[in-house]
Amino acid sequence: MALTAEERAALAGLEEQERHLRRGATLQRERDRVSELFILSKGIMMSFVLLDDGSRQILRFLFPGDMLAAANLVYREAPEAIVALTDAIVCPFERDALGALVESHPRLAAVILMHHQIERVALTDRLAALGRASAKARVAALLLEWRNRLRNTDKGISTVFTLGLTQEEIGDATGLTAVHVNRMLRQLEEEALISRKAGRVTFLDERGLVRAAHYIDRHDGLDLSWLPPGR
Amino acid sequence: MALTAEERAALAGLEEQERHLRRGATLQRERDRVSELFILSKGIMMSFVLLDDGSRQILRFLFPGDMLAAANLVYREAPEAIVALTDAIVCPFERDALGALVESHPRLAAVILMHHQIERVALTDRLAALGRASAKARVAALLLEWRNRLRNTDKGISTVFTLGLTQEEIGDATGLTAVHVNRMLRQLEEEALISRKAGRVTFLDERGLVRAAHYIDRHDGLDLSWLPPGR
DNA sequence: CGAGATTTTGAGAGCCTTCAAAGGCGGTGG
DNA sequence: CCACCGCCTTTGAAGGCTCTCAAAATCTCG
Repeated sequence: MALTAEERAALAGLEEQERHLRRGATLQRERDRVSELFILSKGIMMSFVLLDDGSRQILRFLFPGDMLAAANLVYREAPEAIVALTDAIVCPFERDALGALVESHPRLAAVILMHHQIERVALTDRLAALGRASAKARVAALLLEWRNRLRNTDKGISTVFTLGLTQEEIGDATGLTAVHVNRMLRQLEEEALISRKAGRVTFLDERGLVRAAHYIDRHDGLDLSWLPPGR
Repeated sequence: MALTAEERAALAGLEEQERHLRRGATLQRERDRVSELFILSKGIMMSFVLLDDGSRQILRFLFPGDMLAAANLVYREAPEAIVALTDAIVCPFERDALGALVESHPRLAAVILMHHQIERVALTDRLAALGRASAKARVAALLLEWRNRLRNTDKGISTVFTLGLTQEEIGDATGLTAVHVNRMLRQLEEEALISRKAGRVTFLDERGLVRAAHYIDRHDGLDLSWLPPGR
């Protein structure tokens, strides 16, 4: 997407500070008092909520370039926890910095709105998957999602990638138990859709995997042409 | 929230046109070519997706004041269908109208961003419910959600309201079958949490219902103070 | 008043969970 | 460099929550 130099600079202004996080480190817990947002600059993180029976629902996996904790714009207390899955670097900024950005560069407000829409649609896809898809479809969709997101930052990735998740985490993202995730992975393997070795996943039959997952790539079919031209 | 007169006028500009819809009418189907967004001005609607096995997942119920089809900002083809649950009035506007609005009234961009965040958190709550909550909790949460949303436009509503949904629709929203929804409603009734009569629901024990639903009201705990003052 | 939609109820099946335990892998300390 | 330890993966068996199928009862609307 074409941004003006000035807009780029304004966005970069949000990334002036850096905070380094170790694998496993917590950026915020649920109900923490918060007033900062973040841009994830390096690494992979996740957001989740804990239910009162102790179970966990992973809401979203976060990759470089994602805006984290956007809900802190409106909530005094964090509605979700955010944790680093790998060593990571985040760039914190106060929420009024976003207000100032929007005032000085209104076109960026539109860009941010658009990004949030893409993310929102991805969220509704997962909602539909949890509501209506089988366990196998949900696990397959997660694998496809990860490969596609990893490919955004590493163009070299095609059918082989490292899934840095335990089966328990896969379960918490897909609404399944770790035990059943294991059986589903095995089944995908037996059907020759994927193979696994040492934490690395290989897509043997991507077409078949997409079919099994009912997967739709939401980074396709975008139409950004209506954005007013930059000055 | 305090908007300037000018900002109010600008927002009203989005609502210049009206389109009337009959109960059951379709505003857009999945994959329709689209370039308009809408503000719902009257009535109740819903958005949903159809899965390839024919099942339906209701994504969101839409009440007056909601922005509809915001995803049309970025997608050429509609990712979700939108249908009227009651007779309704929507105000269509082209997506570049939103671009123009944001350029002339940057503060409104921040307001819109904030609204989207509230909605996004509501969506993640439902995601967690579908992933991890029991059928009874999901149905109870839907009832609470509807009462609260209806109360936004009709302050007179307290513990009695009309749920204008079939049990099949409740099922499609909660990821259950109509048959099981029926049993869960009955169970809530037997536990004296609600009563039902002629399509009207009464909350007999709201505290107990909130507990059963693990419900969190996301319109609480908002902090909008950081918004730059209007000029 | 009749037809279709919706709600209700029962019985049986299946997907996924729970519980349990063994095997594998990496990491740490001696 | 090896042994040990904890975490993760894998596998089996049994149970339960929710689904499917089916049919009757009730409701709504023309």
